[in-house]
Amino acid sequence: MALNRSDTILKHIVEYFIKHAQPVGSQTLIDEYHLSYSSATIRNEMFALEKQGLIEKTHSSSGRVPSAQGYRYYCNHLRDKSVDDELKYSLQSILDEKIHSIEEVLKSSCEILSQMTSLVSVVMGPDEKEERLANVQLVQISPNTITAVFVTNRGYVENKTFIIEKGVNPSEIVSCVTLLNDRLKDTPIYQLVDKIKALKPILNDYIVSHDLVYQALLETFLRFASDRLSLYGREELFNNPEFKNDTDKLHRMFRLLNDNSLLKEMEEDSKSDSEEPIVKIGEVDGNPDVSTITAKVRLGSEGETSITLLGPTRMDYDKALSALEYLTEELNKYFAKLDDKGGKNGGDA
Amino acid sequence: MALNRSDTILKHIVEYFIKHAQPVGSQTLIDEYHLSYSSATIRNEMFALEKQGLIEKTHSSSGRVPSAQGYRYYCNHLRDKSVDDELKYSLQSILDEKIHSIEEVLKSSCEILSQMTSLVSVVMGPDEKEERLANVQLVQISPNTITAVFVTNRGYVENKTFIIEKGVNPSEIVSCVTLLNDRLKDTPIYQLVDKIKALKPILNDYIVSHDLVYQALLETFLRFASDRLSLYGREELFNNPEFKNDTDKLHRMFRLLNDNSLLKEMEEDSKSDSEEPIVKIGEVDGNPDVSTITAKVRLGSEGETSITLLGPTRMDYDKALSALEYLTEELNKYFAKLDDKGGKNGGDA
DNA sequence: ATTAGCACTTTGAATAAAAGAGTGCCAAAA
DNA sequence: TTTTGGCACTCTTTTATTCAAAGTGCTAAT
Repeated sequence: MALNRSDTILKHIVEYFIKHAQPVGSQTLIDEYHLSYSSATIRNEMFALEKQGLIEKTHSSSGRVPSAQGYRYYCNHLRDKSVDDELKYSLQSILDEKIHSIEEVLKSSCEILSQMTSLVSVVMGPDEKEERLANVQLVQISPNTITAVFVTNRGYVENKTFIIEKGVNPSEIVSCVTLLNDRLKDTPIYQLVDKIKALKPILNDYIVSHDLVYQALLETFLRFASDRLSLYGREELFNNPEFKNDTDKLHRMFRLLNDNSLLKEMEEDSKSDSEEPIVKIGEVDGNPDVSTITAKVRLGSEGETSITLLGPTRMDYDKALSALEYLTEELNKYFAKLDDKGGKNGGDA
Repeated sequence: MALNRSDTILKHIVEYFIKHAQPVGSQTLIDEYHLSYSSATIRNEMFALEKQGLIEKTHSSSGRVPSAQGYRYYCNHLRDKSVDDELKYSLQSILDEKIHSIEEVLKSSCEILSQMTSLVSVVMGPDEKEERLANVQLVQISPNTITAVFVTNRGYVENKTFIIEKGVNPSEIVSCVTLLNDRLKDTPIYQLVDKIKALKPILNDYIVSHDLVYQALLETFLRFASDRLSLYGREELFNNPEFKNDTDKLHRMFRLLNDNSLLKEMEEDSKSDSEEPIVKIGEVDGNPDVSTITAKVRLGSEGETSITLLGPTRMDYDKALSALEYLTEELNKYFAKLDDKGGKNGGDA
């Protein structure tokens, strides 16, 4: 796809800035990319690009910097879509290992992704409607301590250890486990809180410390429903040049990652039904310094989730987008194939 | 305890530097602490302190900075041992909640500790000899997926999801779980790898996908034995002034936290039988910029573990030491009391 | 034993000057 | 009409220089 001159120049500006985090001037562009136009011509084009709002100056005689709009145009029309071979190999070596759970595959994938892009990877917790409780266990680990273990149909394990005042009869525990599995198995996690509340009065027929058990279960189920996203590669952010002499900026970025409003926004994106990745540039939670790329992953019969790459506005969109597209596509294939192998008797969910 | 003049001055130097991260001169000392000696007197004392190796100059006419040795002297003889009330309240409110596991109590404690000191908290994984497997479960979460869940006597839960090629008969799983619990229950975690290896030939009498099950168990047990320390409050490091204009330094610090040789060294400390905290100043893994304070915590009948505070050499040793001492003492009492309540039939471990 | 006083050192902040990198515009060349 | 060389202008960055602060160590007086 041969680009016209204007697009070529814009592409170079964006790529130079992404690489060096430094405003770009006409002469630099020629030197760096061996362009055959004169610097005056480039300046004229730049002038036009600025009029279109695609690039900006940092001061009256500075070089140009891509605007948010410029980045968007770059992502949609100019980027190379080149997938790094390293990613292919790394990912393949994960997927070849057959014994990993969904969680583990996603985790390893994100670690690669982060390492390659110097961005943070975020995996959304699965949609509450898709995930169900598969099993409850109560394990007595000492005379007065019980650990409750909850496994979902997706292999996610949550646990809660609690202390009971009196010694407990092992048979009580067994019958209590039976009760809980009977009543709670296959319950979508968002309904768990209500179900356990309803179960409260019955519980005391089964176990002496019913109140403590109830409280522990309730607390865990509350935690279940929130709190379900995982961040990987936080420290990769250190490798981005905008933070080299600005620890405060980096600190703000780290704090953002603990910030709920940001995460809520990402959750929105993850629920979109777009097949393409959703790219948000300088508009994440009203923060002009942050961009995100969110893509869906289909987990075969286990519903779907999403992976988000998050980093400074000056991120390598081509690399990040290409990597994420490639990765999600491969994961989609992988999980679909798993299902086929699994047996045709269909999921229990 | 009335200090002599020399000690008073040293104390002020250390405290000033800890607070401002700035070399201290004789006049500053007078201004800041309203000392009644003349600046010349202080200079003479400083000269002596420098001869003793307790303080240093950064250049020929600069103020003084504590040396590693100076910090050590400060910790041993000069610090106030003042415990912040806030810590007392925060800790109490955690310990009043009765339904927390050991892991959770340690976690919350460390979060407070880190927040108060701007240091990273590290909880050592429990001594391998003390921790035993309490229960194994295999939960079939889909026709071709099984999640194995392992609970230790300390309430630590490890899990592993793996994919089996063929549909599995539920009764196979049940008998397999029985086998595993029979053979592995109460096994110290460091012996698990050997035990499962020994079990390998028997396994195939119990379950069709014996090879996959074996591999999943083996992998998990290997992970069990390493990997058992938890870091809290990493991001508190941002609040230390030495990193304000030096992102690289901070990055190095973060990298250190992922570094095995450092962690090995901390593990050494955690195994010391000193009742006092172990303070390492500018000698952690050969790094002059890092200090650690390690203290033991007795977990009642569950053996013991240790908490380490880690941060820049210029840390607030008084605050950190006092907080850690107070905290470990309270935790010791708390866990001892738990045991008493627990029932006198003794632990199963 | 202390301290006032002083000469000396080093850093850091402020200022000024020079160098660089860049722009926009105009008139000439293609 | 499009492209380009040339040039005046702008703003930032670098370098140099100066100057004030903060500090020390030493000596002589208290």
